[in-house]
Amino acid sequence: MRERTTQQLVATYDALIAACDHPTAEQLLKRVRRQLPRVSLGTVYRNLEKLRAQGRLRVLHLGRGVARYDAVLTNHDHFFCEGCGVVADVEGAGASGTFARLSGEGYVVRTARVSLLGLCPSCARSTRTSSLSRRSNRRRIVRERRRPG
Amino acid sequence: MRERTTQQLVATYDALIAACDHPTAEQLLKRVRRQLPRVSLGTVYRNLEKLRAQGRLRVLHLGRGVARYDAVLTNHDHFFCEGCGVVADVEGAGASGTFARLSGEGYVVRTARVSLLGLCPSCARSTRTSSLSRRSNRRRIVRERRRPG
DNA sequence: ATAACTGCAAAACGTTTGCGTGTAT
DNA sequence: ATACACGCAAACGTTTTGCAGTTAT
Repeated sequence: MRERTTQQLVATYDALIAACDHPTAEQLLKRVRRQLPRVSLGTVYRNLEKLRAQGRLRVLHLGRGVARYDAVLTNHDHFFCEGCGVVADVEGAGASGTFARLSGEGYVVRTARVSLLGLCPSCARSTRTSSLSRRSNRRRIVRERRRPG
Repeated sequence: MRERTTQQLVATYDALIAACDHPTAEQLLKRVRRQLPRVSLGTVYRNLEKLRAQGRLRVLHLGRGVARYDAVLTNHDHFFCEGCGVVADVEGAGASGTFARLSGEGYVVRTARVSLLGLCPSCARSTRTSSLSRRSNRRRIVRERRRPG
């Protein structure tokens, strides 16, 4: 066997699909518990990670806060309100004119942040030859080297 | 009195200015301790927050990892290597052509993320009338509302 | 003199994980 | 039948905080 379709997995994914507020893991827990009252937070995290690995959701790390989850996979960016934590979808945030448009709609954009993630030349090189691409392995390496001397 | 220039604050800022690797708080602790061996991690965090409030540094939250600190305030973006954790400066990441340029330099860009942060219309409205703009207040409100029912 | 700051240690926070039990296949 | 997933609770890593003592003004 490999990869079961459990009630908890289905309920978590359904809750995320139904959500329009980019919920946190704990918000999802509350919603899943309406159907399955005994679900634990650990299970929600495990299933969210499973869905992420399957490419069925995106994890949003916006600022220092909690992770937010999004099952809408079409290309879009996000606006995070530092006041109340609301997350709004934004189309084409990289394009010029977005700032003006949001301002016209009442938003106050304090920072527009572009974060590029991937592999630096050195790591890209070793990926080709070694086991760096295996996920568990990669994570270990991140842990080891993330904070050198 | 208000806002003292302590050895710990100066040493922390100096260490960050001297750094070219976008260090974490713990990396900064190690470097500050070369001069002041008894400095604690709590003090480093407190002083980093003080410097941030003064606008003398930027905090980088790149993915799920630790916060990285940057005293270079000129407009630039960052590339975060998911392999080794290296952070590289990138000029004009929002502009077209950046992706191709980085690829030519050996980088593998897996995700380009634009995060907009600020205030949503509702919070922007209440800022004008209430005490939301007072920092301690704002943080409390974020805590309260970040994860609604 | 005194308010701001420190070191220390404990708490807080979001997230992960070990273990024994349960369940989908 | 059995491997996968669960609930629970403890552990984890990063950051914050309470407190009693110290230091810059």
